[in-house]
Amino acid sequence: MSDVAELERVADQGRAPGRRRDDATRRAILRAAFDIIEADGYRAFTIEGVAARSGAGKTTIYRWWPSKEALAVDAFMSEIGECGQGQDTGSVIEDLKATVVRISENLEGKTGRVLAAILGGGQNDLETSIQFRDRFMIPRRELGRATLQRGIASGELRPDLDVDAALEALIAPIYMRLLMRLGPCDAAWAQRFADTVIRGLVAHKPS
Amino acid sequence: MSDVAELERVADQGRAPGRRRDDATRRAILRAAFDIIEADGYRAFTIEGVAARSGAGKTTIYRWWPSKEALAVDAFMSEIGECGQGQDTGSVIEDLKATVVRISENLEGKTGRVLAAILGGGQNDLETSIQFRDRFMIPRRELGRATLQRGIASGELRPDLDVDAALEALIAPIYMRLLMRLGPCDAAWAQRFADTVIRGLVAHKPS
Amino acid sequence: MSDVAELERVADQGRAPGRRRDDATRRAILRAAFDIIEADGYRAFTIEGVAARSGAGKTTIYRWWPSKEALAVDAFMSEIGECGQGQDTGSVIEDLKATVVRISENLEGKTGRVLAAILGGGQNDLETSIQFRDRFMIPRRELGRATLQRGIASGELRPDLDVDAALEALIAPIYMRLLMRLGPCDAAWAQRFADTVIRGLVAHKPS
Amino acid sequence: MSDVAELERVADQGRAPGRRRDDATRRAILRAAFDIIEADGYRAFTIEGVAARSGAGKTTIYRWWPSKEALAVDAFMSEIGECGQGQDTGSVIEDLKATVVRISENLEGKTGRVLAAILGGGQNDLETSIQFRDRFMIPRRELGRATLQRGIASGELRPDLDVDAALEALIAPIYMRLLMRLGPCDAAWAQRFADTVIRGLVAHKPS
DNA sequence: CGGTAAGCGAGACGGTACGTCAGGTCTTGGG
DNA sequence: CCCAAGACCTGACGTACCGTCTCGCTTACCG
Repeated sequence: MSDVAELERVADQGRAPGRRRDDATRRAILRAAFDIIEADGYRAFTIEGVAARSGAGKTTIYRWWPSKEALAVDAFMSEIGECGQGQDTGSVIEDLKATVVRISENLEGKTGRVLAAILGGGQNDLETSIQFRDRFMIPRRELGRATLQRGIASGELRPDLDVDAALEALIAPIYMRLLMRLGPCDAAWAQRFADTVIRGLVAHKPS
Repeated sequence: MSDVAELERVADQGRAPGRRRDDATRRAILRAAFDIIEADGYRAFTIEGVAARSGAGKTTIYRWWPSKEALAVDAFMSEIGECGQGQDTGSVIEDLKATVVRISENLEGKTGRVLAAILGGGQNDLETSIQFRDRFMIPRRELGRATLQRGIASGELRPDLDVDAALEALIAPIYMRLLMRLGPCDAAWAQRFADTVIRGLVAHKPS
Repeated sequence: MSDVAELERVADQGRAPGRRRDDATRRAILRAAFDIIEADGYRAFTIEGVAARSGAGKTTIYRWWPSKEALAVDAFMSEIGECGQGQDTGSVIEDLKATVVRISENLEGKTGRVLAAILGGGQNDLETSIQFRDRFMIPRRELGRATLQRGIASGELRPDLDVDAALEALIAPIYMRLLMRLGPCDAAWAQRFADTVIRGLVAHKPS
Repeated sequence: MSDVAELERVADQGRAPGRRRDDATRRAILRAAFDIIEADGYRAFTIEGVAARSGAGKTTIYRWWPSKEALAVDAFMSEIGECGQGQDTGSVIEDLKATVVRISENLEGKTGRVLAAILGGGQNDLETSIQFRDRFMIPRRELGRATLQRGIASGELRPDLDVDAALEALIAPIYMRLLMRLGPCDAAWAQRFADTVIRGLVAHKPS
């Protein structure tokens, strides 16, 4: 064996033999899963259905995803992509509002419907619920943490602010609204809502 | 036919003939449903299981509940009872905090687990989700509305407060925390969280 | 409860409640099973196929038959009916030949093909093999026993004849011929074969 | 190129280039196949199982055997070896009995169990059934043909004996007994059975 | 010695059927 | 008309093997 080949082998750290995973299949499965949830709801989301629509065998799905909930999370994640970055427009308050609006708008339409389905379906399966929380919700929620801290530092926000509580107050209602169909998550509502939380409920005596 | 029976019939104003619904069976079914969800999770909650545990026939369950989601909601509602009343201690702010704490504490333990299950399972079934929202969530949320309005009137709260947005900000995070297992819904957290929302995020210039 | 009703209940020996087995379904299943084996061979004989062709649910099949082999045996038995009776034409030797011919002819055509399939398939499943032997083969073989004994009594057959060995010698080659496709089981062959066994192989000195 | 190599090449008639079949692998596969059938029955005999036990890849098995039935036949044949020769002790009748006994004894134990499995399994696959018949059964059966003809010539056997029918009568019951588990194929039974067939069923008038 | 042609292991893939579970409907007999 | 029991058809579950298909590697010949 040549030195080069040996080096490669070592670099690959002894790559497993056998045929490699077919990425086209992987994508077809994720896409089919997303489409089914989106079109017909979580109840209609079955492994058999995904197999049929994607043209994959059931075995292949079970080989790569431990449960249909796990597949749902992956399908969702692969469709929405990265969560972007917080902004810095100079005004922390405006940045917070923009973040709330952005998240809300992101969940209107297909994405939101699928998210609600997963959120709910996840109750069947602890592990998935956790994955979803860690891979989707928390990263998104954390977007705001830096902004909040910047606001505290700059004096725009209360110095004694409980950042975690604030994050929950800003984000949870968006998901809840979606889940419980309490109304649309449009920009108008998001603006109003964010404003209410940021300003607080109490009245301030005129200085 | 005996006179007594005849009298009853007349009193019922021509009540339908045939055997009347057996209330013991009804209660056995609801209890079995609640217990199964509580003990083994929503996934293990099946009509067959409920029939077996309660000693009822499947037919009987289907006769009275249109779907298993509907049964779940009924089982939950019959277990938790009424939602109580808002209080009036003089301080609107203290009243709001007390309400948030009370709701949170209410959802710790069994009740919370079942609620989370239903909340999730409801995504399978629009009708149930709506029922649950209307029979459970909204009544509980509305508890606070009067308090908020009292606060506006008294000047403790901002005169321009968006009451709906405020209600959502105060309640949604409780459910979300439960659903996403973000942490315990204990009194300490509820206090901190309610305080954050009520006071708002912004700093106020010293007057 | 009236005495009459009580009497009936006792007579029924506490018959199980609930819907009774649907005999039309039972027959449809057996017929479908037979037809599939006959038309496409044992390999094509699947529970799913039988369910589909008969219009029954798989569950129903599994409720009543422990394995597909058991179903095959039942299907076969229900199609061929009773095995008839031995004859008595005066000549024991003619009676024996007639029996061999009759069994052979019986196994030509559909029935034989299905039988061969079951005989073979039965190797997968001990219990079925036993059932088939006891319900089909042995009864048929025993048809000849009385004839043989009659022959011994009348002096037509050897007084020291081993009846069991004789029965096997007369019957086994029929099945083997079928199973191994050694040639047709027609009347001509059966005649020749029966004659050979009955007369034996050895030469007899002219008396 | 050396003359010797050239000679070999010519002898091989232009043997194909490339790596040659690995005989150790071939033997490992046959052995694994036999062992699995023997240990766990035909039902447990799967290509995947053979591959796993033998350490071979499935591809390799499919490259050399067209079906699992073909593999089973090969495995069986390679395990039992040649079928030996008929004997000539002077008495044709004793020779025939000896042959029946020998075949019977040969099929007791492992070998018989595997044979029964193949016999049965072969019903799935016409080709295999034929191969098995031609490679195993017929050669063994033909062992007796010469003996029978010798007997006819010597006058020990009937001059008008139907040799084919006699062969079937002598051999088929052995296999049938094995297949249908009608009883052991031991020497005692074989003796009794062979004797019955050879002497025939009919009584002979004292000369 | 270097190229080309197998053989070989591992293992992914699209399928078919398995045997089970639950869903929702029905039939039966009894209250 | 209610009820328990339980048979029934349907559809999805998750698993086992099927037979095919890459892969990367190992022989072995042949120019």
